[in-house]
Amino acid sequence: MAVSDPRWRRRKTARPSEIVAAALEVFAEKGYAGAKLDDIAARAGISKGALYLYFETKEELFRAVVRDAVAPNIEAARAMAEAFPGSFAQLVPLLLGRVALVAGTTRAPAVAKMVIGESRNFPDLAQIWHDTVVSQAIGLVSGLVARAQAKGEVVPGDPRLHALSIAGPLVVGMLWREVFVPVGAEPVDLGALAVQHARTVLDGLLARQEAAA
Amino acid sequence: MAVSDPRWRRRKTARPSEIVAAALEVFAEKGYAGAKLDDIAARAGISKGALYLYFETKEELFRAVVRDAVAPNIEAARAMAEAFPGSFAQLVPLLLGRVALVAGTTRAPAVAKMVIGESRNFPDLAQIWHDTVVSQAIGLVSGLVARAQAKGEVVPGDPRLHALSIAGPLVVGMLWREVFVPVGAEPVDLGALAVQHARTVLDGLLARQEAAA
Amino acid sequence: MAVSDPRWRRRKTARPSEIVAAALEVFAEKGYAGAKLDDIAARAGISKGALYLYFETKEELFRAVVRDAVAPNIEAARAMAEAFPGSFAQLVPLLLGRVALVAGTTRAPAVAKMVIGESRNFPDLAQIWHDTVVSQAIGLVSGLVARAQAKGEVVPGDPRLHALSIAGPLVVGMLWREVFVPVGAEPVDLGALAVQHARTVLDGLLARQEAAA
Amino acid sequence: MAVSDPRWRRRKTARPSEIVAAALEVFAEKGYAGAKLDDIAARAGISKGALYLYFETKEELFRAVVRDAVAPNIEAARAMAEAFPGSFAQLVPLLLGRVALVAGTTRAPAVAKMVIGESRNFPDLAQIWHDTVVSQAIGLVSGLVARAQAKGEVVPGDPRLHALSIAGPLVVGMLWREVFVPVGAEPVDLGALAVQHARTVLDGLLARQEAAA
DNA sequence: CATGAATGAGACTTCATTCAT
DNA sequence: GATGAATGAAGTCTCATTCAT
Repeated sequence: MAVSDPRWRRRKTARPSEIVAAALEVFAEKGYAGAKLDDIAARAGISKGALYLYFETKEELFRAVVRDAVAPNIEAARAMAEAFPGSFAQLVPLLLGRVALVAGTTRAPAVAKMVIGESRNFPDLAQIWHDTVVSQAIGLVSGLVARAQAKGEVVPGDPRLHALSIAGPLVVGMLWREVFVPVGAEPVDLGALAVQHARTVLDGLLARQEAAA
Repeated sequence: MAVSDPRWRRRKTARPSEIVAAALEVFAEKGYAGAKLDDIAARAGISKGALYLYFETKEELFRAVVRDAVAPNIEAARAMAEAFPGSFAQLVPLLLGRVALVAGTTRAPAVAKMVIGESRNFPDLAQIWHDTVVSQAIGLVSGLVARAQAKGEVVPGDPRLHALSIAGPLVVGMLWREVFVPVGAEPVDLGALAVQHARTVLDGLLARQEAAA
Repeated sequence: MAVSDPRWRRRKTARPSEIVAAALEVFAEKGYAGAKLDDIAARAGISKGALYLYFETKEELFRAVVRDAVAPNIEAARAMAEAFPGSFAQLVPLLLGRVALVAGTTRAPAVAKMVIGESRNFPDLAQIWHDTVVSQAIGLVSGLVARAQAKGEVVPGDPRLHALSIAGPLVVGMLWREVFVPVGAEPVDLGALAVQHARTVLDGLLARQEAAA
Repeated sequence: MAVSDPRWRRRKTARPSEIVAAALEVFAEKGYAGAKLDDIAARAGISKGALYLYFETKEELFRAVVRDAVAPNIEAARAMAEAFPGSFAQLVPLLLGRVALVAGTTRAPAVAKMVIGESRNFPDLAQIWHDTVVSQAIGLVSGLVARAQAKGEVVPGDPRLHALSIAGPLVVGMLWREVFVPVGAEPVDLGALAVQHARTVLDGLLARQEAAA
């Protein structure tokens, strides 16, 4: 019962996350229906039956995969945005850069693709993503926009649509990577996109102080 | 494309547009795997067996659905863009408006969702969409951008990334409609988005002649 | 579409009862859990999948088997008893003889065995049997007893318990056949049992008019 | 049967009566196939693996359950009957009363139900029950009948069928309790049934000395 | 052309049994 | 002795596809 047993005692604790990781791979590759539990089990290095020690059904496993991909980065982004001392014009490139980074280093885009594809079959997952990811992100950005508008930093207009103007291109870039690059499309440099689009959209959004000059 | 095939052809060309329409509904609603041929047949008002008079397999039917949604609008847009006499600044709002219109009145967004979700299972469909829809669209816009840059109308920068800056927000708006509105999210007014984003992105993209004034 | 097509047009109508008959055999032989749908399908001469054209689940098929065994004979017995012009003493041997006959020529005892064995897993089937078979039968007999008691034909006592005295031995004889004869037990002649028990129990039940003589 | 096995035996003999008790509960409730070893282990307060220290297989455990329910009461009844000094007419009510008592206070009826339901899957258990319970009981009673017939106490007739006349109603009462009362049927008072049926059947069986009077 | 009953491969899921700890 | 995580065979059920009518 020694906790520090070097050899795992049937690594009960590590398993679920290993399984979720394996499942993410297979789901991302084959879609929900196309993913066979055999494949997932094999990739996780366990038997098919063992999956059921940790997840009641395939659906439950899918939900776990999607949910586990949700939590981390959003809150971090919000904290960063909220704590940021500089101006709107300084914050936007930072945020977009961070998104590009996350999109390039995590499987979040793959999960997004799955959520899009299975949104009708798993409406609650679409809801979860809406509530905890997309809506949060849009809300965060449109809140920043509204505040900047109040200070005269940003031109008038529906803040939510402005938020789409800001974030949309990167989202499309992510999906491009996930969907078209695997079939031979020219890759998109998300970092460069973040930089260039930040410049462009800010030029369009910022109130022209120089016009007064 | 030969119209004058001597023998009256029954497969894929003549009758089955209602089948494709019915299939589109079901595929969009349930995804590829979730769509039952029974449902499709029922919605098309024919027997399940009759489907096989027109389409060899479910896969073939799916391909037909995706392909049929591709052809029309892209070429129209290209023709319109090519024939347009005015400036880049005048063309962009027109194009975005047209995209918003098409997105609002056709099932193209639903098909896009399907392509995204099934891209790994049907790489050739992703390819087709890439080649005939997305790549064409991006190519069209980035070509316009490059030409405008050559004329000094548009600021420097990678034209392809500029094209994403221009088109991305509307794509995201489309997907939003398809994915999140059905689960209760606030709808997006694509028309308003087109107008506002066109103004914003053009402000960011256009070279500032007025600054020189 | 000719209705009188000599060769069945995929004998849609005959199938269900054939399947139920096959299923009865297998269920009676193996019990509910032990019966494999493959076996049932094979014995019915169809494929496993075809079962599902007629019965939604294995459970549904089991219910059909049990239900189909219920309907016929009870009502016939009741009608016969109700229409019988003679005395209680004449009716009882007739009824017991009929029960012995039915038990010897139908699969009712097998179904009874199944209902007993699966009563906890399928309480509603036990209920159905109670309501439509056992309770009816007991009610029928105890009603006759009560009427005969009112006429002074039968000695006092709880009519329901008297009904058990009358019917119990034959039920046990049926179960004996079903359970113990297959493992080598001495068979029971149900006809002889009916005759002898009728005489015995009537001697015990009938009020002794002759004693007064 | 050698009691003096030198090596201390752990299997089946020593410890596991609580296991058998727990298993009896679960088997009676769910049937053989429906009973999960997990449930049995849980109810016995041990781990699933520990079951295998005492019973080689589920089947073995089931056999143990059935066998353990067999031994006790039969031999007691036989001894009682054999030692009984009084007449047949005095013995029958005593025996039936005892059966009613045992049926009301032990799980024997539940085991009987299991044996009936699983007789085809476990013919040897049916055999065991036949040999050690039912056949013994019937043999005991029919022996008493035959002896009483020889003494002129009892009317002629097949002693085995007479035995069914005597014992059948109580058996049916037991099964009624097990099968139909749980689904809401009117309970049967086994004690009252024993008393009333004893009177009835004896009146039918006893030779009428008084008729001669 | 059209129907729809039939097929059968294959998926998810369960659970008795094993075995490293 | 005891545990409980792991296994894998087997069963129910689904559904794309076929084919007799």
